[in-house]
Amino acid sequence: MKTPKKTVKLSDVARLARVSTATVSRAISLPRKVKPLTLARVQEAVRSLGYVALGAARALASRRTHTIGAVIPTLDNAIFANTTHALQKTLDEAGYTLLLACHEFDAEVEVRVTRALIERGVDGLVLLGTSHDPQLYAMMSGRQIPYVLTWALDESGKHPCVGFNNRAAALQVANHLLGFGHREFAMISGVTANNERARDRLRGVRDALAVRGIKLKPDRVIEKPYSLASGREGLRALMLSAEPPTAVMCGNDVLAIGAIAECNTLGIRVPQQVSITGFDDMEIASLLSPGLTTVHFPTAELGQLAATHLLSRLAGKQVAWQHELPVELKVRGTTALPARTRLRRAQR
Amino acid sequence: MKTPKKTVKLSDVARLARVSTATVSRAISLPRKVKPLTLARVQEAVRSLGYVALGAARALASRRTHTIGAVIPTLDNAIFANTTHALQKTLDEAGYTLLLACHEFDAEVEVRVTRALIERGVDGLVLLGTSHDPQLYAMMSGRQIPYVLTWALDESGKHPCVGFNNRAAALQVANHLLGFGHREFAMISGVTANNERARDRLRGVRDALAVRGIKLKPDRVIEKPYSLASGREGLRALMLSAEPPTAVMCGNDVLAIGAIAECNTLGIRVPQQVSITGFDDMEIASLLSPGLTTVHFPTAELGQLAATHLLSRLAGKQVAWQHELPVELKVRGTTALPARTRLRRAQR
DNA sequence: TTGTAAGCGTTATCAC
DNA sequence: GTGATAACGCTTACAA
Repeated sequence: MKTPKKTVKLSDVARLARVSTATVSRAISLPRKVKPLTLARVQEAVRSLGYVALGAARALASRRTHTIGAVIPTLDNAIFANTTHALQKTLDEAGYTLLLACHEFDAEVEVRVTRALIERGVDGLVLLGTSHDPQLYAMMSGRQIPYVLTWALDESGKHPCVGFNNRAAALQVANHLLGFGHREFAMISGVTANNERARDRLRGVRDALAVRGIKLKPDRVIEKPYSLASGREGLRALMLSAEPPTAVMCGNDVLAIGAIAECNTLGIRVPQQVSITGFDDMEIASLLSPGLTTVHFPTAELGQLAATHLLSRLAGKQVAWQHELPVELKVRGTTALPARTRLRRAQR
Repeated sequence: MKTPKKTVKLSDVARLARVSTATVSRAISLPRKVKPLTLARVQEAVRSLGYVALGAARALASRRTHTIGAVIPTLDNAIFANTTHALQKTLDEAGYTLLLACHEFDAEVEVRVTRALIERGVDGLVLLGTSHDPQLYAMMSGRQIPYVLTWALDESGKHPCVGFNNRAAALQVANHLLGFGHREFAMISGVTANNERARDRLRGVRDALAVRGIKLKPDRVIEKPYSLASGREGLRALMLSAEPPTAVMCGNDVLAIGAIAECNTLGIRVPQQVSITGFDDMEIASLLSPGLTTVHFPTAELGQLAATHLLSRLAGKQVAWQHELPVELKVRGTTALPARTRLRRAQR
């Protein structure tokens, strides 16, 4: 058949079902508002014509797209992919679709892609982190778009958020290591610019050490993008320096794995010669480095909660403005003080 | 200010710039079609009013949403997250936005979410794999939506696709192992229902062995969902059986890592007692299992190519209907025959 | 319960 | 180059 068939529209269904377009519209979106008999007629017409509503027209008339936008740093990091997956799943179950954008840790890109999402007409937005260009907030409030910040907690109290206390998580790790007698610390941190998660983790470490009168010397803090290579390079620089640390804390699991891999390459034994710890803790990473102590973040729950938060607000319900999810320190194996250090201390 | 300010629209800009709405529209989408002077006036008006176009109205009038939908199994698997990331990035650079949906390896869900994407008005669709419900194709052709299948190659030749030859990849691994003298094979496969990637990998293994007159016995093929736990369970069942294999091929890298982890648990040495190989090969997995031989799939290139394929067609350009991306066997360490087997053979 | 009809904010086809 | 103005397909008061 070489029928030029134009796309079937609402009025076609209406004609076939012998009702008005209004009735068809109701039959589709508010089925309980039409008499069962006519409902059946409409549904039959829809089916036989293979009618599919045109989102654009629907959105224009109803001012709703049933679409939620998410702006995340990257999908290359499994941790964000995880959260995004849970987000998508929860939205789907509620009849919403996810519009996704990544900014690769670039603030300008973030503004641009967020604008694009807003132009596409998202009903709500999920942003990752709390540090954002003021323009972002201006755009969202200009269009009255509900949003929720995730992964971190907004200390200003101005923005709705559901996230983790990254600083507290860092305190936990540092205190754990302090408890084992470590005094020589180093940190391989993620890039802290525009990234309060990385900043808070570094801050938490500093604060915990400060209580014991310990300072993180500048050359003991290495700041690099999240990648295996960064972890390797960071560790190499630290351990080949004049005074290598006994404990290296890594900004996330990828950096930690990289650091461990480099230890293997250099012949440095973990944890006998140096303790490596990290954050974020994806199953695969911790499984493969059985001795790695990390802080586990419930990322799937985060995605789900972010979704329900927005959906609730869109439905006009009240929701908690700020929501903190608990994290968990996972101690695997030992993070004992290296032998050489124990020896040195005993000699004093 | 408690201005009730309604959203600024095109006509507001037109009034301020003292031109018609038509001119504003042109100034925005075809700047070169308007006189520089008026263009400047319009742009100034847009800026001062903070005007942002309404996607729904634009889409309704132009029949274009500048949106591409992607339907993938899951983001929990890093391999798909990777492809999706590249896809999103390439689309973004071309001014398109990604609408994302996951089906969790469930064919019914796939139909449902794809329909949702089509209703939202995607300009094109990226599907993963070649096995899909006929309804899917009907829906897409009904709306005349261009689409591209990815990851696998469509043998029927009916559908545009850009993907890998999974069967050939499996042939490579199997032949590699055969070359080392292995004869006792097993496979821990992903679920093959609605998944031609998993099927093709299994088929490739079977075909390679058949050439040497070797059959994969039913109890040597274990089919499980992709997960670390599956890899563990699969390996345990195989190695604790009466006749353990000398080579276990895993359907993807996650299964392979799980299998290796279980070997560690059971005290089985790799590759001295059993060779583990896999597919998909994410950097982190192979780094952590340095001896793991796998087939590497260029997944980021795949995402990028899928995007450009679609974008080209939307721009009316000709493109290759079927596009195969080369994969690469990554041999790390050795996959030698286990000592006990070498011994047994020598004794004959 | 159903029908009528007025928008929703852009784009595109014409004239000018 | 620019300006009227008619679509675009659906939702939603308001009426009946």
